[in-house]
Amino acid sequence: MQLLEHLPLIGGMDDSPRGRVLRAAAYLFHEQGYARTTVRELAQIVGIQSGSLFHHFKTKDDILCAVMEEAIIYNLAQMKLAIEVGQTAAERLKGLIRAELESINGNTSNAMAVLVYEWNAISRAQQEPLLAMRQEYETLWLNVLEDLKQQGHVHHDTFIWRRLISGATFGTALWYKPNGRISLEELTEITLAMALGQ
Amino acid sequence: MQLLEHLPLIGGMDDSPRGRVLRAAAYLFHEQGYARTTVRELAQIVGIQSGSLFHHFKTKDDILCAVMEEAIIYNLAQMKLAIEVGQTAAERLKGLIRAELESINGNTSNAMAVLVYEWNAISRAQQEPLLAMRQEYETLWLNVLEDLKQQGHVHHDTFIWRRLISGATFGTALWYKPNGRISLEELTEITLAMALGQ
Amino acid sequence: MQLLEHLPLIGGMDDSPRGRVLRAAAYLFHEQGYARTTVRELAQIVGIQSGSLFHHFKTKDDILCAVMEEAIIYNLAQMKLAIEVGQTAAERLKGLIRAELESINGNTSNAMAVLVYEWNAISRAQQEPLLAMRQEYETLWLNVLEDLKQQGHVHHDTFIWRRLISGATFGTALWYKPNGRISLEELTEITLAMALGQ
Amino acid sequence: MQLLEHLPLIGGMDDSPRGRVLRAAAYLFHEQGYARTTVRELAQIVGIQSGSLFHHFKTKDDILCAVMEEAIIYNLAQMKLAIEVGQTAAERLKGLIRAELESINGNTSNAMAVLVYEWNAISRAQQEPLLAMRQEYETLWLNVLEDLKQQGHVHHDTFIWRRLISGATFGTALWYKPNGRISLEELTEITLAMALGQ
DNA sequence: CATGAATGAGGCTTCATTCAT
DNA sequence: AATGAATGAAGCCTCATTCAT
Repeated sequence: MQLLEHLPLIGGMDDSPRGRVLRAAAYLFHEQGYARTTVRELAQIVGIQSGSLFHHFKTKDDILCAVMEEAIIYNLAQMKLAIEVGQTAAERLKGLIRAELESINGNTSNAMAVLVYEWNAISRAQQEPLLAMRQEYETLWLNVLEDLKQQGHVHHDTFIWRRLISGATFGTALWYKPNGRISLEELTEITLAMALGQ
Repeated sequence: MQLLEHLPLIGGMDDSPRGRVLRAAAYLFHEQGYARTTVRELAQIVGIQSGSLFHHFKTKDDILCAVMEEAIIYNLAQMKLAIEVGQTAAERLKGLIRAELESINGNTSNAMAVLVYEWNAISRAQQEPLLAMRQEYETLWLNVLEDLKQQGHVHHDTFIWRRLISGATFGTALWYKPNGRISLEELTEITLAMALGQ
Repeated sequence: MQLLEHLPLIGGMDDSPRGRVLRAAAYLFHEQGYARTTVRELAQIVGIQSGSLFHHFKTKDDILCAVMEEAIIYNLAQMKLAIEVGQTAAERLKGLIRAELESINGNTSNAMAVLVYEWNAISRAQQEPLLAMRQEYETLWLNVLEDLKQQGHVHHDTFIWRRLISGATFGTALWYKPNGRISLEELTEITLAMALGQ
Repeated sequence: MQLLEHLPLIGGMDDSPRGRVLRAAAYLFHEQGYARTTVRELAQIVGIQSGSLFHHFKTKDDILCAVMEEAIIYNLAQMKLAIEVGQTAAERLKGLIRAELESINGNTSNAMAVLVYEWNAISRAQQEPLLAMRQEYETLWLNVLEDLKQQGHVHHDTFIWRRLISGATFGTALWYKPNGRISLEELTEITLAMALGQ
């Protein structure tokens, strides 16, 4: 199956057997849902036998967790980078929006969608380490929004405001087409306008 | 199981056997996911045997579709009501936002979440009639946003703008607590501010 | 498969579906070992589909436990009966030996063999209730042997003596043929002689 | 894993790779059962990779057979030694009992238990050579018992009598603790008393 | 309409064995 | 000899659906 070749290489998902499994898993879990994807399908796309999957991961569940972990680790790194680069608070906000939109619609789109849609498929214990990273991730946003609020560019509760922006950006997964009518840069601009009340 | 008593009665989900199944299904499909919910669990909450479910619905799939249909029919009606009541475009927008937030966080919250999260679990053929209703639903929004754009209150592509607002409102399902720190009215106000660029 | 018809009906293993499963399980688990017996084989002998087994027992393990439980419950009852009937200590000893030999070589032979051979296949928690019954069972023996010791017919530590007798009787499972050269009555006599040092 | 160091070196099981595998196998097959022991576990205790086991033995089955063979060869030798040393029939009987108890509870205990418990796990063809040795082994016993019968110390069918004694000695595997309340010498005395009807 | 035992396809996982390195 | 990734058959178990009562 050559489909695997077209699946994006992201973050920690290199071309090792493990990485190939994760790429395929992100794709299938997003496309069909975790529960509706069989380990045999997954193995077939990777080009191995289903039993071989279990040399790399102990259970199907572990594969799901690994996908989510890769997604969040990679994107947290992107978020930090955006913060470092921006000179002003507004620039940093734009950087965060841009990075988040890219996470959601770029190479990590499958993994990010899995992270959101299949969140309830993993146990509380498995959620915990991911929640810790998410906490860090969200703190970056809140800090920037607080700065902007003090500068008079944001007028509402920053937690609520962030959640609304977050909904707007994550929602793009449901409709935005990377090669469609509007570029990711334009989408970033519009979202930034909404976030800054323009 | 007395849990069923606490599940909200909405729209077409009356206290008939069929309505009771749909209420329980909306709850379970949201809480656990469609695939992870067994018909036995569902039957148990309804208080019947699993075999009896199939006197009311031909397949488990049909139950899912019915839940989605109830959700969308009811909410389309709410949306139309909001439009009729509003005197100005801004009022109509607020009405739509308020109605959408209520759909997502009120009595129909389970069914709405199922509609979003389990969309891919139903076949293309089953999606079609729901898509038609959604089309109508979205047209209401676009008309209002077009009016606001002509009045100079919206400055961007209305389709994109609506999708961002939609993300923001639907995203509330993931964090908003009906009896929490902020009321639905306040949430409506803040969302409206974001939609109008304030 | 008509084999099932030839398997003995014992104690609680009536002709209900559950009883039929237990009879077949005792037979197969003894003949082939628990681990080497598949649920499909078992189902085939019972005359049902493998999935149907799990309406009667939650796991394959539970079937094993149930077989063991039936064996021990039934045989404890037999042992008590033997005690009640015997007038003298020597008669009671003979009754116990006879009952034990019948347990091991009669209708419950499969279940008894499973109890001994597959003991380690069940968890500590599953062993516990069975151990309690075994305790009661062994106390019956020790009481009789103590009586005999006081009467001067047994000259050694009764616990050790019982264990040696137990080995001798349980060991018959490996060689005694119910319809062979020597009857169960004769075997009882010889074993009694050994137990009384004659 | 240093556990291997504590496992007894017996008969042909020297410290060669082959011997190390057999020692570990006897231990694990006894402790967990043959079917429940994986080659991976076995390899881990030996300190090699599972694939490497198959340089020493063609199949897992072969390992089981080799364990059994070592046990029976070694113990046959012990039995012969006991016969040679004993001056009278009673002394020879005591020697046999002592040797058998040592086989069952001493260094070869694991292998002996495997021989008994896993007998049905090997094929008829694999049993055959072992049965021949067992035949020889049992003949030693029967000869001694015949002598004792002619001397008036045994009053029953010697085959049956031997089987009962065999049950008593092999049964010790289930309860006797080498460092417990009673020594192997004392156990030998009591068993001899039972065998001689005292 | 309701029941609930039975179905049987299909899911995840295990594991002895192989083989290129 | 040793490795360890890969195999693939086979195992246990689940569950939507059916149907005789």
